[in-house]
Amino acid sequence: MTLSMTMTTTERLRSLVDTLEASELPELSEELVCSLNLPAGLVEELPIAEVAALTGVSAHTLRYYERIGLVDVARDAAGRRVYDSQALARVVFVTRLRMSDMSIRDISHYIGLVRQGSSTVPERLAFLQAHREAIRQRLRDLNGALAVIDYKITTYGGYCEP
Amino acid sequence: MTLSMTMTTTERLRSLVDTLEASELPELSEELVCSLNLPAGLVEELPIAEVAALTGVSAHTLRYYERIGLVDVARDAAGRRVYDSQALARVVFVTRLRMSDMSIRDISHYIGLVRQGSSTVPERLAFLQAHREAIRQRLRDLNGALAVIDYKITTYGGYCEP
DNA sequence: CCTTGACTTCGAGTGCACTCTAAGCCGTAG
DNA sequence: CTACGGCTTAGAGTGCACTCGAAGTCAAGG
Repeated sequence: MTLSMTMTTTERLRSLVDTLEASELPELSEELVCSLNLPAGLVEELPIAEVAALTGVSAHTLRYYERIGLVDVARDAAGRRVYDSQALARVVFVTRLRMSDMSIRDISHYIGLVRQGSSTVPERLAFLQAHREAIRQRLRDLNGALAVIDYKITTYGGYCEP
Repeated sequence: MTLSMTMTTTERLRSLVDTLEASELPELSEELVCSLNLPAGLVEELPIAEVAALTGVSAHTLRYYERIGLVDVARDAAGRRVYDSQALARVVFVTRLRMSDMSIRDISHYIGLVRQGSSTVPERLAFLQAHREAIRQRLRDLNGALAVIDYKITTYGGYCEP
């Protein structure tokens, strides 16, 4: 598997997942997940445009995420945003949570726990586990909808009303 | 598997899917899908409150769906809505499409095709097939997000920032 | 007869997650 | 020097999918 430098992290995740079994719990090596989070060779400071290109999140949305407190971003001498590897990792993690339908409100809550330090680790863990269950329920629902649509396609050919 | 009369169709679908293999294409018998669409014994006319209870869609939302043209509903002598089995089936189908993240705009388009009659069958079929692909992509993305979150849970225990 | 409660309509309001605008600053290429 | 493109800010605007409110109608129960 090659994870090109020109892909967004979402595309990288897709190409990664495409190579895995369709089981609900694909195994990811630490190496793979790390390469997903922080593409090798891009560990230094990045301007907003590069973060946007890398993550597939628009510059507008990146500023929005910072404004509502999801990411802390430093500035250069001219006042422009400079994303270090930690900020980039945060953006990627937030997009991963968004992709799994976690609301901005819940992500803010989680980030708030992170800010409070390691005393909140148990709560964070419980939070992620609860979200994991929500994802699994969503997967079941989606599979059900897919089955019904597949059934409609194969049996009715789109003909039978409704 | 028992599909109780007191469950919403979404709950019915879930209990149905829970009994199936976790493969992406569970097989559904015609009998099962039909029982899902139209619970036996409820083939006659229903007031809005019963449709709401049966489908899990609020009366407000049912009126909204009618207003934007997703469902046609007859009235009784007093002007109250009367859902026949066809209207109920339409509501259920719409909720199924909504559950699979199809936008209201796209559902309206599909219903528009249905209204135009059988000449649009090929287009409807293509539409459903395209949507099927969107669902499958969504399933892959969701699985990827699940994998990353699982990885975070098991490896970092919620501790490692971010 | 009168009240109750479920229904009706129309239009306005809500919450979410962006998404864009406008006005202005800064560093480099020509 | 100047024009340009990309960045900055605060705040307003957008689109979606509901969701609710207000005012009124109607049938059944006490």
